[in-house]
Amino acid sequence: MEQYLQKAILEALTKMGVSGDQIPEIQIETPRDPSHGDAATNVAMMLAKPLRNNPRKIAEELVSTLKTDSSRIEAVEIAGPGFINFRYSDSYLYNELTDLLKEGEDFGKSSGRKGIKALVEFVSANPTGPLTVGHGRNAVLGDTVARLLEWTGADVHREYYFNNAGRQMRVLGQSVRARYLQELGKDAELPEGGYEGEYIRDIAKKLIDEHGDSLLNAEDEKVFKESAEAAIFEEIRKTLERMNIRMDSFFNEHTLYENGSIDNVLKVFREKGMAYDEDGAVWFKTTEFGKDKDTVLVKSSGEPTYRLPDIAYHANKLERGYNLCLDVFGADHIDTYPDVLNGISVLGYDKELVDVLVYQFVTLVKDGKPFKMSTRKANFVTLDELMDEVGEDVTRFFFLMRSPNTHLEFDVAQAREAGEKNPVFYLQYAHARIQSILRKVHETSDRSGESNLSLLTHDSEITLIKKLLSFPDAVELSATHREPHRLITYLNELASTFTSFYHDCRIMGVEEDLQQARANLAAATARVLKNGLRILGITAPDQM
RNA sequence: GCGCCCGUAGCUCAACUGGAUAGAGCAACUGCCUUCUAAGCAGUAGGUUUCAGGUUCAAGUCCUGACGGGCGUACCA
Repeated sequence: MEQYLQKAILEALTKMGVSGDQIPEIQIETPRDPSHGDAATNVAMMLAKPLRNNPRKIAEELVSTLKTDSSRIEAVEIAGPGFINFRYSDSYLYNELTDLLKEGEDFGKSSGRKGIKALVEFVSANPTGPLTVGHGRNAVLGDTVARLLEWTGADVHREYYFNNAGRQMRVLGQSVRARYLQELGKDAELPEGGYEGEYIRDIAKKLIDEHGDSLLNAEDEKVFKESAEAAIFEEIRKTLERMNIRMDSFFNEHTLYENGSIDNVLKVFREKGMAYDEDGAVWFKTTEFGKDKDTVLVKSSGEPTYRLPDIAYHANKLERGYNLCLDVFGADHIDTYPDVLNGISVLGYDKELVDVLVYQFVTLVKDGKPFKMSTRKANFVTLDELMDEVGEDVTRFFFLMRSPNTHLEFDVAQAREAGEKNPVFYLQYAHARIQSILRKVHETSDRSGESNLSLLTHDSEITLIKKLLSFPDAVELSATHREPHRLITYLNELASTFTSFYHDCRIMGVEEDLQQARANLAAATARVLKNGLRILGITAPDQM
């Protein structure tokens, strides 16, 4: 429809003798106030200046030369300072609704991103402990944006990047060893900055079950580290699974050392004069890109900083043929992003192919006051604990309902009591309610499928149809901005529009043809709710 | 100090990236269950969009400055 209108307007403008370079981009938008029509354009106002004419005058001329098909557009009006409003004809709505019902579980899918091979990298928490509420936002955002990209035609790969070689992991192994020794009655203390969580003790106990005290004389923390990593990753995988998230691959940073990618980055950087040695360290000339200081790539100890593998990793992704690399990370990592982009462009890759979704922090509110979480200090709420309290659907919904760009206040107490009056239930309830009605309709009537949709003439019915038809737009908008909360806003509006219809128009007990038409309208609503919830990774129960 | 993000109803947040009268949900108040799920609906109240300038037909949205908050600003990840 949008394209149809753009084309019609363009033709009319040309006919009016407006030259091509004067014609602005023709914007079609949905007015906030439905009484203004179903679509509107502001071209007349945009043209006011170049044509040196009153916008309303331009609008009048445009409307009189504009040609539209009456089976699609019923009325064209001029309003306000020079808006041109279009009202869809009912026959157009009925045709579209018929298509919606036909498309069923595919309604809302589009092919705009066909040809895009996307790699979405998210979670990427090192295996030092269970996933916490802090990781939850990352995980759910990443997965949902991946789903949005899939729905709009992209081919999506989900990847979890981790590093099991750093200092963190060494301390983890030492912590497990300390607990192992303690469990066997030996004198041992956690290392400086060791992990204090109870799960460390569990891993140590498991080691005793499997190996008895045979590890007492283990040379280093290696065996402890490895078993801790395996155990923790197993837990992480289960947690993700529970949240409806399945990774396609786990990428170990170590690979980049083994296959020479790291060395290659340094080599190319040196060749291009973008890296140099000083004070025993290797530096990246980030000042060339406008930063205050150059950045260390390899410490004087010989150990790389995390920026070096980050650059190599992104080059690796592009090397694998992805033409969209989407990173999901918290605002605290924002500063590394330019370094990575500059790094890969030094290597000759197109940095436009890398995109980033930054989300603001989750402020955990416990006992009415915010508190800092720390995996190391065992001062955290795990995602599993959260899901035990409020359920998987509520957990996903909660992380998605706010713009990624704003701080998310997570009140644990409130989440606990969320139960009945949680916003996610509003959507699920609407769906369940429709299913219940449809079950009853089927019991009392043999008729199914075909119906005369043109019997749907009540204001509430027309409003609902229009809302349903804008679902693909909501998906697309959500996908382009990488902002799932836009879809949630849409679904809330849809559910609300439906309940108004539900109160205004009875489905059962009216004349049979009308009953059938309304049943189909309700079925279409259930369909859209279900499709939307599927994108969010939330269930759409048939009963509640 | 410098960089990034934010500041909207009592609270938590929207506002289709510059459009028409700034909207929802909680919380408060008033109605509505002998008929399809009241986990609901209809309504009332609540605002100088932190402040001051600027840009233009039009600013919550863009630019400048101030104030307030968050996060960075490591040879930590």
